[in-house]
Amino acid sequence: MYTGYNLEDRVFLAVDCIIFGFDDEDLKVLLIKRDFEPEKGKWSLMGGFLKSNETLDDAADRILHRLTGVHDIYQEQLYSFSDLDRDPVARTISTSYYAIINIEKHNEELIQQYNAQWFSLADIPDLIFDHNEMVQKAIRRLRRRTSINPIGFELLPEKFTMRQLQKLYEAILDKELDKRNFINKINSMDILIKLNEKDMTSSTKGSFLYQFDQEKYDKKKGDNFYLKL
Amino acid sequence: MYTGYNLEDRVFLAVDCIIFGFDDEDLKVLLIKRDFEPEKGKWSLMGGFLKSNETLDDAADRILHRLTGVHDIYQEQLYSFSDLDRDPVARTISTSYYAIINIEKHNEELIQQYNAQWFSLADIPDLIFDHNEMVQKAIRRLRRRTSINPIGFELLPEKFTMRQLQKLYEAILDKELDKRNFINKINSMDILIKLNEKDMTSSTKGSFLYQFDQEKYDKKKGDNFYLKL
DNA sequence: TCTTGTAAGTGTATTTGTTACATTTAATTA
DNA sequence: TAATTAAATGTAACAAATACACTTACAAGA
Repeated sequence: MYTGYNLEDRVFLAVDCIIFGFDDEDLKVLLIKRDFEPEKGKWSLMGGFLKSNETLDDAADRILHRLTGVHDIYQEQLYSFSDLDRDPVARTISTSYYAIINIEKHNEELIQQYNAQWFSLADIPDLIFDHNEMVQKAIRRLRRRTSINPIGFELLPEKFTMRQLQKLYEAILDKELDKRNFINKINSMDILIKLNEKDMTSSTKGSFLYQFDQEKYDKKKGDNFYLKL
Repeated sequence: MYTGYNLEDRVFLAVDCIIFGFDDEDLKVLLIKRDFEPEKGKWSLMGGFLKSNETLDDAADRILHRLTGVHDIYQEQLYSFSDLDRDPVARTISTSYYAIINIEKHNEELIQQYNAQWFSLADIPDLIFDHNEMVQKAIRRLRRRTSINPIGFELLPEKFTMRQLQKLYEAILDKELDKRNFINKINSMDILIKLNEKDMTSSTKGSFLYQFDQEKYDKKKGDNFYLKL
C-alpha cells in the first residue's frame, strides 16, 4: 500500500520564463501580450504547463524556444510560486526560470507572432498573476549571480568592446562603474581575448574588440572566482 | 476557452525537508527510516505531498512540525526536482526546503515515532530517490547563505560561547578558522550581547556566554552585511 | 600551598585588495 | 591644421584580510 498518493492532490505545474536581453543601453525583459484566457490582453511572462514526459528544465527550454527560436542558452531555475489563488482558473504552482539571451539572435517572426515585446526594467507593466514578483526575484538573482559567474557575456554579441561590457554590467547592477577600475578587474580575471580588430562605430579612434575565452573560463571555473564590481 | 489546462498534465507535488542541526561538534541532518512504501526500510528525508489548501511554505512547515514538534524556524525553499523517474510510483515533482533547528529543542518522542536519526554530514547513508542530491544542494546553499546572513545562531542554544559559535561555522564551512580573527569579525558585526555569565563546562577558567541581539540585527539587516570567513 | 595543565582571552604588523583620480592618443571633420 | 570625440592607460591612498604568540584564570594533584 502506498502512502499519500491521492489523486485529488495533483496540481497543474506551470513553468514561466523571465527572458533577459541587453540592447547596448538597457537590460530588458521579453514579455508577451496574451491573446488567450485567462487575463487575455494583459502582459505576462512566456509560460506553459509541464508535460508528463519532460523535466522542468526541458519545459523551460521548450517554452523559451517557442518564443525566441533559440535553444541551449543560459538558463537557471529560480523559484517555485504556490500562492493558493495565484491562478484564478485552477490550482497551479509555477516554477520560474530565468534565461539570458543575445537580443540580436532571437527570431523576430516568432516574437511578433506572440505579440512579444522587450521592456526595459524601469518600464515593466503590470503583469498577470504573480509575474511581477517573479521578474523582481529574477533581477535580484541575476545581480548576485553576476558577481560569481561571468554570465554577462551571454548577453553580448560574440565580439564586443570593453565599453559595451561595462555598459552591460552597469545595466545589470544599476550603478555606474569607473572605466579604469572596471577594465583592470575584467583583465585580472583573464578570460577575454583581445582581438586585433576595432569597432569603429563608437568613435573616430575606434575601440578594440574582445571575445570571451570559453576554454580559459572552463579551466578557472573550479576556482570559484568572485568578481566584485 | 482556456488554453493548456489539461487534466492529464497534473502531477503530484511533494515537499521534502532537509533539516539541519548542530551538536557542538558536527553539522547534522535529520533523516527518517521509512516504514511505508515505496522504498520501505530505507533512509530518506522527511516529506509529504502538497495539499490543495496550502502553499509550499505551509507544506514545508507542516512536514517539519510533524517530525520535530517545532514551528516557525528558519526555513527556505531550495529547488524543485523533476527527473522523470525520480519517483517510481507516480510522476512526482518535489520542491525541497531546508530548515535549521536547534538540536536540543526538537520533540524526542516524535523523532522516535518516525525512526528518525541525526546523521553527520560525513555519514549520510544512501537515501531514496534523489534525496542525496537534495542534501548536497542544501549544504552548498547553507554555506553560501552563512556568509550573507548570520543564520547560524538558529542552530545554537540561546546562550552560547564564542568557541561554540566558531565550531559551528567551522562545521558549516568545513574548514578551520583562526580564533582571534573569528572573534574580531563576529564582534565587528555588532549583533551579539556579551553576558555577565560564564559557561564553566569547557574549561576551569570558564568562557563568557553570548546572546544573539535580534533587535540590533533587524536594524542592520537592510545594510546587507557580508560576513567573509 | 605550590606546581602543572587546560582552554580563554587579547592586539598588531604585513599583505592584499579596493578605490579614486587626470592626461595622452588616435582618428575624423570642419 | 585646428577642434572634437571617445579610447587607452597607471598609481597613490585607503581599507580589509590575514598571520601570528603570549598571558590569564582556575582547578586538580603533588
